[in-house]
Amino acid sequence: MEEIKCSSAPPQKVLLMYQAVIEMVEEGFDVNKIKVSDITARAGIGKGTAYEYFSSKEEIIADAILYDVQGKREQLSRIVKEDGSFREKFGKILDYMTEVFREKETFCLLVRISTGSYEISESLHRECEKRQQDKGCRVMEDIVECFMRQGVAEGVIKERNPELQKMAFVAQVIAFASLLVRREKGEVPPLSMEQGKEFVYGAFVKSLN
Amino acid sequence: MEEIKCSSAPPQKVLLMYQAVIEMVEEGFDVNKIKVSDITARAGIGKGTAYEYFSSKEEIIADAILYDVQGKREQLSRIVKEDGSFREKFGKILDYMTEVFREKETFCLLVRISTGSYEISESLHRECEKRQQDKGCRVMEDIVECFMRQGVAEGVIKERNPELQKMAFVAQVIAFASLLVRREKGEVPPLSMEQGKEFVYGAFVKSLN
Amino acid sequence: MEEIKCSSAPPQKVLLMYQAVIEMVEEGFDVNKIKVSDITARAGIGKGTAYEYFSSKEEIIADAILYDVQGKREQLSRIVKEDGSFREKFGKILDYMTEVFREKETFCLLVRISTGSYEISESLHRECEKRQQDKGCRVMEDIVECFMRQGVAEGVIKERNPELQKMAFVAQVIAFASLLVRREKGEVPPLSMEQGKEFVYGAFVKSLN
Amino acid sequence: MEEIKCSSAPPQKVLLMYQAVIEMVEEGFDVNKIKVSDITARAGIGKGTAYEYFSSKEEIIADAILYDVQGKREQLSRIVKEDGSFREKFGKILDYMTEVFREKETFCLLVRISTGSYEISESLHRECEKRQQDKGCRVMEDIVECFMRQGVAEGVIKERNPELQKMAFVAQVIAFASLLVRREKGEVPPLSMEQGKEFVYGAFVKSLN
DNA sequence: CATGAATGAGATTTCATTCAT
DNA sequence: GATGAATGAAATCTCATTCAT
Repeated sequence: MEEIKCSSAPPQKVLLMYQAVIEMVEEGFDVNKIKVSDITARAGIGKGTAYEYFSSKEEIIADAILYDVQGKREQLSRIVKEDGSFREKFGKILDYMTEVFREKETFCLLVRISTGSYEISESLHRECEKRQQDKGCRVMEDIVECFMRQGVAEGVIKERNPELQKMAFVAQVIAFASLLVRREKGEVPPLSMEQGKEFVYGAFVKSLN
Repeated sequence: MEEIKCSSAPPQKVLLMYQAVIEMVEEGFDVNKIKVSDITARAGIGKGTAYEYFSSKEEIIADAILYDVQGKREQLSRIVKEDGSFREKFGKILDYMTEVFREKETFCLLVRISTGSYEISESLHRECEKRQQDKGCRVMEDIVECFMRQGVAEGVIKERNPELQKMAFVAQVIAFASLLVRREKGEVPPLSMEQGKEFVYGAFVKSLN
Repeated sequence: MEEIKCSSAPPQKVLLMYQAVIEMVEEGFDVNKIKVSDITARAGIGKGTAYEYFSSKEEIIADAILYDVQGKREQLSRIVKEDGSFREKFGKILDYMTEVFREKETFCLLVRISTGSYEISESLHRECEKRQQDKGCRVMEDIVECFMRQGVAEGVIKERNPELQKMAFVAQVIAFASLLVRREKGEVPPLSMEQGKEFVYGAFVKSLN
Repeated sequence: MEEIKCSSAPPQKVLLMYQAVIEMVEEGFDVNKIKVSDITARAGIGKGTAYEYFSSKEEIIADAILYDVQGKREQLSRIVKEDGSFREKFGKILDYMTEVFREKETFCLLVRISTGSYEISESLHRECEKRQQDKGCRVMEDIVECFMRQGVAEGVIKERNPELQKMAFVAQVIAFASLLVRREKGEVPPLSMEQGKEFVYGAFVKSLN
């Protein structure tokens, strides 16, 4: 009964490396400046060991980030599948973003990877794309679509075009993120978090009716 | 009385270097992998010359990008200040984005720098921040605020809180950008550009009423 | 009384490793670039196992090569000891060389090791030397001397100084080898193999009369 | 009037590097173990400088060896073109070999490269071949052919087939080399150098009549 | 001012060897 | 005995920066 999951968890040393990378990213290190020796030192393993599991530095980092993203996606998926009204879930999503956002950079990476933005080192980006295609992951899209169906079912939103739904969702999520970024940067906006959430939810619903 | 003109045109060699950097970025080079020698070679000047005008590679690239962003900001400013209705201007802004977007990466950089996103190499980022503070440039924010005032004046939008206005603006601009990105990536969405613009404008106005 | 058989057959795993090394050499691998893992993988054994039988990579390779050379020497010895005239045997030696030569590199190694040439990695070379001394093997020289005695006995050659005999033998063997090398390299010389053999035998006999 | 020679001498730093490589080879270093840092340290230049002139370590070494070989070829060419009888020149060639041979390894390399033997690291070998083709160098062959013509003209040798001539020449040169090698290795053969030369010349002439 | 040859710190990657299982 | 995961010393190569011309 050791391992039931089909995608068998990565070996322990790999997990240690993933963890090391994520930690550093969250601590605000420049992804493009992370050294293999940084990773292995933090993971408490030998430098050569990294190359037993990966064939290049870029691969290590890309895999680590995607592993992290994967986890966050699963959390979002859970939120969407749990019980609760459309509105409540929207609130929970924003809350999760807020929480995750504390781990500074990771969230940015999440957004960028999701929206396909390119500022990650080109080679690293390629690595990420490669892996994502492997998994055929429209996962994120599926989560959003599932969520939107509930909104329609509850009669909260009328618009049924999934493209427009997604645009609207992305729009408000990012709007909220921009609020978080500014808070993070110390530009305290004359706006409470609650107000922000309220506004964003309103805009979201209105834009789809 | 050393520097009266706050932005006296940079010397020609500097311009050549800016141009070189921007070209490379637009051609899809990885910003973090651009070499000093790439820049000077493209600019047709000696490698040492770069250090007559800048004190580090990061400085060159940051300045070049900001120079480019500056140009784009001015263009947006012009659009906002020209004659035309609120709606027309919003359309022009989206058109400009579409146009600029063809030069792939630059736009992304613009967005990221504007929204303060962090994936640019930390040191490069610091350079950018430094410069933006130097110029005290709330320029972008000013443009948006100016634009929103017209909306209020025309009675198209009611919401007067500038923070919410900006959030709403950012939200829809990014929503539209997400459409452009996907088109760029070849995922043809079942949605015409016109429809996209229409939807985005609608959402924008509704969210502020 | 520890070791009575001077060459008790090596254990099977060792033979597998020898075979792996020789194969690679014959396939044109660069001897100095053969990795322990290449050898053990080909031999179908664990990497650590190599160190149960040898104490360094150089030792493995040197032993393998010498094992191979040993085999070739035995074959030459057989040729020399079989029935047949001096002339016939000389012909058979050249034929054997031609045959062996198809396995490209090995022959070169043979020549080099025999003539004491040094281009093999210094450490590898030292290993070879050490082993050859161990076995006190003048074997090759013995073969040649034995062969030459027959020539003298048959009255085909007059020169009795063994040094000169060996020089003459080496000279013609190498001359013939140079022909083979060129054929191998695709420089088709306007000279049939038969002619080459004929010439070489003639030169050999004449030089010793 | 600075540089008249068509193939313009290599820059000074390159020469320093060539010299360093050759020195090391002559001192008996293992060619395959020479490090870039060994070369640059000996040449008294910075490590990075090596890569201003070459694009890989192999290139440096291959070029250095060929540069050296080139010099030796020129010397042989001079010997052949000077005044003197066929016999005298043959003697001078052997003398030159003897002299050069003191610089241990270089001579071996010379022989090997000339005869196309393969024990140099495969990649290094490829580099050598590449360069030799560039120069279209049958140079060595030309020298030998030129030399042989004199022998024919003097009536010392009759055989006119250039292939056979070359084989005979190679044969005796190598035979002599084998003598030198053994002397080098301390196996003092009961044979004076003079006797060796005498024998070799005799064999050479006889084999071509 | 302009240049580009020279530099060397530093990053990635390889692989022989060890050793716990 | 056999194994192969783990190791880290060592080697190659890059490139920002300097400085003599």
